Amino acid sequence: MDKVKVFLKNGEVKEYDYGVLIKDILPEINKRYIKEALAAKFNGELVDLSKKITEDGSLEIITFNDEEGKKVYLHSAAHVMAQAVKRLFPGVKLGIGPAIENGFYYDFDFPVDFSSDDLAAVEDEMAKIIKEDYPFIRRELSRQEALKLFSDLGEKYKVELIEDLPEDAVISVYEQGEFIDLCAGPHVPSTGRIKAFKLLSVAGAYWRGSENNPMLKRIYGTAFPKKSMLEEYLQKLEEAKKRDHRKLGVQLGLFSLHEEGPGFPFFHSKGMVIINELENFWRKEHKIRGYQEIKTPIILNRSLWEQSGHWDHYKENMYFTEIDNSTYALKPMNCPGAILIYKTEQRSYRDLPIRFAELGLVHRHERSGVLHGLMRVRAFTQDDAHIFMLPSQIKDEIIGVMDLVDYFYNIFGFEYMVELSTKPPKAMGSDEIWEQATNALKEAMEGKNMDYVINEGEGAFYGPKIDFHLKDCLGRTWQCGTIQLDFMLPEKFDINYIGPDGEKHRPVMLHRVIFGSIERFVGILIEHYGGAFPLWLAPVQIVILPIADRHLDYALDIKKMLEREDFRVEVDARNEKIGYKIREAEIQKIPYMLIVGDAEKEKEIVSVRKRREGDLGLVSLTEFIEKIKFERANKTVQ
RNA sequence: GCCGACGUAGCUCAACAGGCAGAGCAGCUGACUUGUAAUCAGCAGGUUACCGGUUCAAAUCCGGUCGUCGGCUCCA
Repeated sequence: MDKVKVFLKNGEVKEYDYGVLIKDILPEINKRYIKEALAAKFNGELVDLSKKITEDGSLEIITFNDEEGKKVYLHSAAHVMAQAVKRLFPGVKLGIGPAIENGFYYDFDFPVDFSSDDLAAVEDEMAKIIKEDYPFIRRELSRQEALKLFSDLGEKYKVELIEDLPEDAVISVYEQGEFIDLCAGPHVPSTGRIKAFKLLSVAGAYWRGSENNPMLKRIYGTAFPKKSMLEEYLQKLEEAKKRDHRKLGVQLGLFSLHEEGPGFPFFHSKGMVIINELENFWRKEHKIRGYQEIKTPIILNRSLWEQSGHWDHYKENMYFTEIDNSTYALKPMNCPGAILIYKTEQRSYRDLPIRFAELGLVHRHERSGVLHGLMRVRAFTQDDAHIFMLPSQIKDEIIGVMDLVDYFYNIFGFEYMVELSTKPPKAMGSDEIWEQATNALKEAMEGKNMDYVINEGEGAFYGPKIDFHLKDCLGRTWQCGTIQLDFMLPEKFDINYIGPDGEKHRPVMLHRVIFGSIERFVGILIEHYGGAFPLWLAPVQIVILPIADRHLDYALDIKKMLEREDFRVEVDARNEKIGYKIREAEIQKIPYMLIVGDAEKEKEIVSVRKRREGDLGLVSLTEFIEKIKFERANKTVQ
């Protein structure tokens, strides 16, 4: 009989009979794989453990510890859920059911109403299926067979999927007990391998992500090979929710949201401290980098929006008002205003690049279901800038902005993801001009060796863009910074500069934000720091806690001295025990507490307590001030 | 906008299956003069989101509106 050579990951080469099953050689590789192996990678291709080896090749065993193994596991759990749902709801039609980060979902078209109350029943049925321990059996079918199978089953969405598969695609189905599903695989060996799982939520989701398609019901869940891992994950979710900016924002008195203004946040004085610090920093850094600050009106005439293209492309997101019988709009973007300023003077090529920066308040009518605390609102301040430049300056200007984003985000200790979005279906301008702009962005990123993903067709209607995304407490990402090239608006507004040849030329325009929206950025910051802001941003930087009434004068003296150094200081003069005051200050996440009693007053020193760290001991006030001035100036993040 | 859930005091949450809406924290008043995460006592606080319906009786059941939460779509 023929033999096959198998190259293992540890460098060993083994020989087996032709057609040996991967699962049968697991014990020889490592005994722990008998229990832990979920799938395998043969010659780089993910396969089932039940696969026969019919050629020489490299073999790698996949477990839950591998990212791919985790996906196989979660996806298998999704199949178990689908089987349970089909048992409980005859006539349900299957959509798709992939693994996602930390879980899985499956989309269903239910013949009856389905609500989150029904999840428990599905979970119970899943438990049965797991106990029944059906093997996952793979079968490969021809296109005709597959089409017949799924149309006989009434699975119209699966039929649609098969029809859209490329000509040469291998079509496979997986069976477990009475359940059969179109699936590329691989899967874990049997349903019994799913040990700990939980269904988390049910949500609507359009079939294939399009509003024009029917809405299916999506059930989200997660699964782990150990109960303790599931519990740990759920615990972590709970912990993360405590960092939610909507919760912390109220607790710390930073902002509030009211029914009277959905999507229009109210900032309290402590929230304004953070905003003002961010803006002060922003102004300083932009001045250094050659930006000129401008301010343009919030309400502008309809004719401007017609000229800019917003009237045609953005109207459903805009608010309108009437002044003296003519229509005006609340600006959804700052660009047309900046262009009007550009046009107030004859510009020379020697003036370019011109960098107009504007903290501009924009209003956008967002659909009611998308509002989300400070992250998604209907009025927000963009830390905008519009750069007018020569075509030859494009690359350097893009790099300049990318450096600025990197400089800013590093100060806050953010890790960020970069995405490039290309021409959308509803766009202004020719394909050529889009390609030119898109390539400019690509070149700049590649020049900086930046990792990025491409979002086809996700660009703004006037140009392609680079987006910078940051994560919130639950790992959801939000677009913050963005760089958008624009060849359209200069055209529409017929802006120009005089070149060395004495002729008029068209400048290129670039829109960009660093924070993105100040509101969103504050939301991200709250979650990133869990409310414990670094000293330079903390609304109250120091609280002085006198032990008893007789120490109040001394506390007020210290307050004055710190205020002279421009620190934000409060004295907790309440008639309470020191432990109580400390607790309050800790909950308010105030960076420094100064405790003053008889000893401190007598020697003119302070007892320093640091947020979350505790007692730092006694120091002189001058020493303390030096230390915190340094910390503030360096924007130290703990 | 769509799917699902939710909305009770400033906050966190109770109130079996329709039968007088309750607690802790916060607030106010008083006592205590306090040493590194909650001192004690008292007082006050509500048109149960809003509108309508069913009922002898609605926080509770039904319908609608608004808002919020988790998603989808859309986006900074």
